[in-house]
Parts: sequence; C-alpha cells; structure tokens
Amino acid sequence: MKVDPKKPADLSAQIAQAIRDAIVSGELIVDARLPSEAELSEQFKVSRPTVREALKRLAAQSLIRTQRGASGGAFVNKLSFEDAYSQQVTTSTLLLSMNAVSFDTACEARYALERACAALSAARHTPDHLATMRAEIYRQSQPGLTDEAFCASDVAFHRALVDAAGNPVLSYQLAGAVEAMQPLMNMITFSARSREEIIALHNRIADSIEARDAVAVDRTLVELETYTRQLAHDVAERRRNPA
Amino acid sequence: MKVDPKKPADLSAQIAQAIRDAIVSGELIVDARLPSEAELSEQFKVSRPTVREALKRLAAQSLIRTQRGASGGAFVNKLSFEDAYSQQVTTSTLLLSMNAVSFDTACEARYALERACAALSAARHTPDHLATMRAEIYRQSQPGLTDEAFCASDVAFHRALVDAAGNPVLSYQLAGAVEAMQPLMNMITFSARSREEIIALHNRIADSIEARDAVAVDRTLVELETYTRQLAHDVAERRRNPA
DNA sequence: AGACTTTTAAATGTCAGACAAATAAAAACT
DNA sequence: AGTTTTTATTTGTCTGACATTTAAAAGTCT
Repeated sequence: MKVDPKKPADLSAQIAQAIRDAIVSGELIVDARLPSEAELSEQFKVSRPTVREALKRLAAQSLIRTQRGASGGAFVNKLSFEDAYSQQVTTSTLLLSMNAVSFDTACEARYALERACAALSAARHTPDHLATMRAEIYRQSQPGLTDEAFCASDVAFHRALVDAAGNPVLSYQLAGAVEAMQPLMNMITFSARSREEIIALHNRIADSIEARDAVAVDRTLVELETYTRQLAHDVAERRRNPA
Repeated sequence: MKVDPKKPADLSAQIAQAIRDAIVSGELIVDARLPSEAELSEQFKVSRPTVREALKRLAAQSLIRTQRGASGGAFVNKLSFEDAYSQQVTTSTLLLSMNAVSFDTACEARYALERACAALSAARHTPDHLATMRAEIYRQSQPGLTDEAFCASDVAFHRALVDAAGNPVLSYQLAGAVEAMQPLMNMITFSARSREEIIALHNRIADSIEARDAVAVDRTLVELETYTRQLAHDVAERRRNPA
C-alpha cells in the first residue's frame, strides 16, 4: 500500500482509499487488526493526525471499528445488514431531499420495488410477518393518530411486507427506499376518509398475502400506488389553489 | 449544536452527528458554508484536529466538500445520484462478501428488482437505451472475451435495461444491486455454450423491449434467472465433485 | 498453588502550536 | 482600465505532548 504525494487528492483520502481497497479486495479480512496509528504513519510516511483522518473516514462508512487500550486498535468491521440499511436510509433520504425528486418519481420507484417482492412474500411469509402487518393495520385504525405516526406505521407495515419475502438482500435494498420516502409522505395530510381507504387496501394486501395470492397482492399494490399518487396530487392542487 | 462531553462516543463522532443532523433536517442547506475549522473548534470547545476528524467523517459520506484558500471552507454538498450510487455499490459489495450471502439469495434479489422495472423500461425506453443494449450484446458475442469482460458487459447491459425505465431513483437502487453481484458472477466460468445461451436471452430481452412487450421481457428475465442459477449450481457441483 | 490486587505498557483520544500551500480579495502599479 | 503584487484567510500537514482506557504482566497475600 502506497500513496502518491503529488496526486491532487488529500493524503488522508488516499490512505483511506488504499485501506478500503485492501478490505474490498479481501487482503484484509473481517476482524483483522490494522497496524497501529503509529505504525501506519511510518508505513505511509505521514503524521499520525493524517492517518487518524483516514481512519475516521473509514469508520464513517462502518468499514472499521476502533478500540482503545492495550491490544486495542482498528479492526475490519463485519458490515451488518443493519449498518448497511441505516447508511442506505441516510443516503436515500438526502438524495431525495437534495435533488428535487418529484413525489411521483419516488412513489413509482417505491411501489415498483415493493411489487418486486410481493410474489415472494405471498409464497414465503410466516405467521410472524402477517401478525406484524395486522398489528400495524390496527394501529392505523386508531383515532387521534397524528399524520406522522400514521406514516410511521405505514412504513412498518410495508417493511413487514418486504421482510416476508425472506430475502435479506431484498429487505435491505427495499426498506431503505421505503423509509426514505417517509419525509415526502409526511407532507400529506391524511383525512379520515383517506385513512379508511388506505387501511382497507392494507387489509386486502394482508388478506391476499395470507391466501398466498401473489396476483391479488400485486393488483392491490397498484391500486395503493394510484391512490397515493392521487392524494399527493390533490394536496399539491389544493396548495396551488386553496379553494 | 452542542456536544455532551460525558457521552460514550468520541467527540469527533458526536460533532459529525450534530452537523449531519443539521444537514438532514435542512438547517444547513446545499452549498451553505460551514464555519471555519477554527470557529467550529471554538463553538464545540474542542481542538482543531478533533473538528477535522469530524469533517472527514462527513466528507467520507459525500455530505460536505472542502476547498482551500481564502473564502474556502467546508460546504454542504449536493448529494448526486452518482455519489449515492458509488456508495451503494461499495456497501452492497462488502455486504455480500462479508455475510456469506448465498448466490441464490443474491441472484433472486437481483432479478426480482430488475423485473420490477421491466414494465417501465418496455414502455419508456429511448433508442439510446436500446442501442446500448445491442452494443453490449455484440461485445458479448466477440470470441476471446475474458470471463471478467463478459461479466462487465453483462452488468452494462442490465444497467441499460434499468436506466430505460427513466426513473433515476430506480436506477440508483437497482444498479447498485446489479453491480454488487458482479464479484459473485465472476466466479462462474462461462463456457462457449453458456455464453451463446445468455446472449440469445439478451437478444430476446432487447427484442421484447423494442416491441414494448412487458410480459415477454418479464418472462425472459425469469428464464435468465433460472439459467444463471443453474449455471452457478453446476459450478458448485463440479467444484465439490470434479469429475 | 491459587486467587486477588497492583503495576505497567500499549493503544487510541485529545490538545496546542506551528508551518505549508492554495486561493480570492485587496492593494499597488503600470 | 487592466495587470501584477501583496495580503489575509482557510485548509492541509507536521511535531510533540498528555489523558484515558484496557489487557496483560507482575506482585502479593492466603
């Protein structure tokens, strides 16, 4: 591992990249201990603060963890689905908020992805998943629920639907997309009437899942997408022209 | 923004989180300039190296960019789809390699996601996307292509298929999943016979896209998934029992 | 000998101060 | 007015030091 002192990038960025490459390529395996900061600064011929900046970059990506004390140091971190998931949520959320992604675009993506696992969820769901979905539907039907709480429960419902597919890779990818949409969803004020409608659709989805009827799940998700986009459209219309 | 000196986390992690929160909440908007490192170290009552470690953490997530010189400093970065995409690829790749995700699981996720945008791609593709797909198919048919190059072209083909959906959010989510699978795919040695088969399927996909026949695209993707998994299964079998 | 306590060494976390390098704005000079 | 020079600001890097944590080694007592 070397660094090029005449490259434009910062030394700490170069060092971070060198170590990152070593991890991705498998040269450094999970739980392997990196050389100490003092040793790294010798190897790379830079000062300790520079090495530390590089290590913090890697820590920010959950690629390493550090431990103090004797026999401490920096260790290659086993990237868990949860770590990856939370990173994805942060990234997706910012991406949506910073790039003026329209509600329609985000919504379309979300439901397209969700429909991708509907068939698997119908086939493989366990009683657990179904129970979670029913519980969230019940919560959604409680009167006096704030819009935020309603949306949060909506996210939990769809999360359960995705998890029911029993594929952790799918869960990690989709849950991020679904959760990232929550801020956009929160901009919608749900009338009592629209909540009823959504809950009815959720019930149909749960029923279809229980009946292992993939086609019905898909059809209902399409309806839910259409309805959600209609709601957003109405909100936008009312904001433009408050009658 | 404050930090709690008796919290377990490192000061630099706390400061990074405080600034991250300010960005996510919209308190700091895109292209806003953060206070200089000297000012931040005063505000947070920590030294400059500690502030710098915090800033490097944020830079690693593409949340800020820094510029040297007068009127330089750290600026809130507009997270581009490309930045988000490359982060996702890194994360997904590591996730697959570190968690012993089976080929079947990853493959299932990949094709489930890809089929999610097949209908949109059939409906919305431009001549550009189709041309890219055809070009990659042509490249795949060249003799003497290494397995790595064949896989890379495969990724490019599927990338074009996903992009044809015309939804950048979908592209960002899916392309990461597809690309992350490449290392797993590279473990397969493609015989001349299997390449032919895959190219034939690619051709059928391109034809179906051109005909805007969503059902045919979906059906062919299912075939391709089945075939890919069969290939991987054969490879595993041959490795276990080299006849 | 065995269990408990103390010491020690190694490592990260933090700090202070300094200089280098880049860069834009201000000043000086045609 | 246009060009060059100077200057101030800010990040990038280095050196050296001390604080804190932690596991292992050494010591001590029963």
